[in-house]
Parts: sequence; structure tokens; C-alpha cells
Amino acid sequence: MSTRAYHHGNLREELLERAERTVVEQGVDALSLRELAREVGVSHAAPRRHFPDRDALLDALAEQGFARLEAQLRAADADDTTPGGAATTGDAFAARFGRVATAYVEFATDHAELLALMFRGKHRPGAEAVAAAADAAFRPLFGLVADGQACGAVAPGDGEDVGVPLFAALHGLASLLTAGVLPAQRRRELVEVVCASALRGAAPR
Amino acid sequence: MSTRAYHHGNLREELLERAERTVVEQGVDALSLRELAREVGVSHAAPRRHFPDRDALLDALAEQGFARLEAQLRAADADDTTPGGAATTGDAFAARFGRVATAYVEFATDHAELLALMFRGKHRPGAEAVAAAADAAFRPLFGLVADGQACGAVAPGDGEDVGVPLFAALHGLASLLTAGVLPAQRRRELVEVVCASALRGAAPR
DNA sequence: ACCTGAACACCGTTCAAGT
DNA sequence: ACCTGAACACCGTTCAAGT
Repeated sequence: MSTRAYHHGNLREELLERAERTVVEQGVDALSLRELAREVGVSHAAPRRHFPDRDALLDALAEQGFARLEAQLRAADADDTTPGGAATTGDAFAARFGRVATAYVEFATDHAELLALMFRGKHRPGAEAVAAAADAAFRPLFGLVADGQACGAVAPGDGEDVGVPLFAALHGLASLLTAGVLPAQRRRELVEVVCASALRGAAPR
Repeated sequence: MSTRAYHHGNLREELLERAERTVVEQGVDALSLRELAREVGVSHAAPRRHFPDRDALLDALAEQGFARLEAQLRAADADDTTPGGAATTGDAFAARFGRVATAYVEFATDHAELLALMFRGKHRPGAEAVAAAADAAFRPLFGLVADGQACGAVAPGDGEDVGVPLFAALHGLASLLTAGVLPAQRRRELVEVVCASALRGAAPR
């Protein structure tokens, strides 16, 4: 399988992998289907078999991005150093939320171009896969909110309504950092400030 | 001056105006310099005199967008229906903040593509003009925070640190709405929920 | 000073034809 | 089923030349 077969067999994955690299490194605008095909060593029309057009490839990248984000959030949430397991006190909950928030903002700043692609909206008509991947990525966040309600750190009520302000604060901070509106070197500090404020806003009253 | 003079005289403004329309209506990707020149009735090389390349035009559009946003925020802030003028009580402050927040989110959803362009980051090297326009646009928001501190609705301290969480919550909500992650028809309701939460988080403790 | 027209090197997309 | 090669209609950018 080391010989370059006529039937590549692995073209789709190789295209995605290579495309993500150039998007992360050079931005979406720098992604050319023709150059991509050249890099992979295939004719410029070959990708069409796997991605009908450029937007289809971009949607696939967005979907993959959400999967990465989900994995990163889950890993951060699982990385619980407190002895008792899941957070059951307010302080422990705040620490857990801080870890997930940090992971979210880190993903955003490390993959700014990919994040822009993921939140570009206007995906192709048949893009339920992207929306599904997005929902899955956000689930850890809303699951965390439910746990917060269980331990009394977060006000009761509809989980979405309580979770949206937390979600918005996090995503807004990430977006302002990647846009350069807020200085990237203040990232750690700003995550703490925003988390503290958002958690006060979400606390029972 | 109704005759199409050889020296157009007004080309820069006409290009900007037309470009903004197609960006708002069709998105950044649909903006072609050649088609733009065609629409304005000028050779395809003519725009180069006013915008060295495509990114220069995009930066000019972003700058113009921030100016529009600033005007809209100022108008919303000035539209004070309470008798006594500037807000001096907590309730009045919350109402005032709500108006500005609504204006911000409305601008975002009405000009989603333009907003993406404005917060695209990676502007050209000599893009201090864009950054300056952005700062000016955000000033009403931070001025509002200072007033909130003066009337005791917002915790004291460095204005930026107190303002950033409010800013992040607003921008995050706007971004999630335009991306389609949150449903656009719940806009009014979500603005209220997010504002209430963010203001609780910013309140003195 | 401002604009034109031809030229260059790239695109994305399509489609008959090959294996 | 998967890929190639030529073709089409578009780009952004450059530059000598026109007024």
C-alpha cells in the first residue's frame, strides 16, 4: 500500500487533513482546491468525487473542527483534580467551569481561522451534519450547567436560558481575543475575570 | 456634473457604497473588484488608484462598518425616554444598558456579513484606521459602564476589567445569533436574559 | 492626477474519456 | 467506482499607454 495506487483509497481523509493544516496556518482564503490536489498528488478534478464544491469541503472542515472542540472540552472537564470526583461544592464547580472555559478560549485562539470557519453560519443546504457536530460540541457546556444547578452553584430553571449567558460570555471573549480587539497576552487573566462575572450572573438569587 | 466625466471625481465613495451593499446582501466572498468596477462603469484597473488591493477595500469597509456601529450605539444611548436625562438609578441604568445592547445585537443581525468582516482580525499592516474606528465604536459601551459605576449599579474598579465581561456577553450573543447557533427569532428574549445576567455579574458585591 | 486595455498567472467548475 | 485532461468563464494584479 506504499505504492501510489490509481485508486487512491484514502483521498478524502488526506484532503481533509491537508486542508485543515493550510486553513489553520494560512487562513480560509488561502485554501485552493487546485493547490490542495497538487499537494496530495492528484488531478485537480479528483476532489470533486468527495466534495462537490469548495463549500462542501469547508463544511466538512467545520464539522471536523466541532468534533475537535468537543474532544478538547470533554478532556478539560474530565481533568478533575479534586479528590471527590465531580464537583459538588460551589468552589469546585467554579474551578471546573474555569477549566472548560480555558479550554474553549484556548481552542479559539490556537485555531482562530478554523473557529471563524465553524461559526461562519451560511453552511450549505444539506449541512445538518455541521449543526449536529456543533450541538455535540456545546453539550459538555450545558451538561456542566446542569451539574451546577444540582450542586446549587447555578440558579434553577430552564437549562438553556441559564446556560446561554455563560455560553455567550465565553464565546464573546474568545471571539474578541481572536479578532485582536482584546490583547491575546491578557488571555489567562481575562478568562478569569469573565468567568467570575458570568458565574455571579448565573448564581441563585 | 451629470455627464460621466473621464475623471470620475467620486469613484472612491461610489465604490465603497456599492461594495458595502453587495457585502451586506451577498457576503464578502461574493465581492469581486472586477464586477464592482463594471457596476460603477469604470475599467477594472481603475479601483487600484483608490484601493491598492482587495484587502484595502475590505479594510475600508470594516472601518466604515465600525463608524456605523458607533453611530447606532450613540443614537440608542441618546434615545433616553426617562424624564431626568442620564440614568441615575439602577433600574434606569439597566434600561439604558438594554437599549444599547439591543442596538448592538440588532446591528449584528442586520449586517451579519459586515460584522464578520469587521471582526475578521488580520487586517492589513497599515490598518490603524480600522483599530481606531473599532475603539471609537466601543467607547459608548465603556462610557456607559463608567456611568453605571457613578450611580452604583456597577462595581467600582478599573473600567476595562468591569466592562470586558459585559462587552463579551453582548458580542458573544450577537455572534452566536448571526452564526445560527442560537435561533434568530428568540433575539429579543435572549438579549434580555443575557443583559440581566451580565448586569448581575457586574453589580457591586 | 486619474483612468484604460492588454497581459499574466491563477482560480472553481464541468464533462467527456480513460482504467 | 474513481480519476484524468482539456475547456470555460471567471478572478486579482501589473504596467505601459493614453487624456
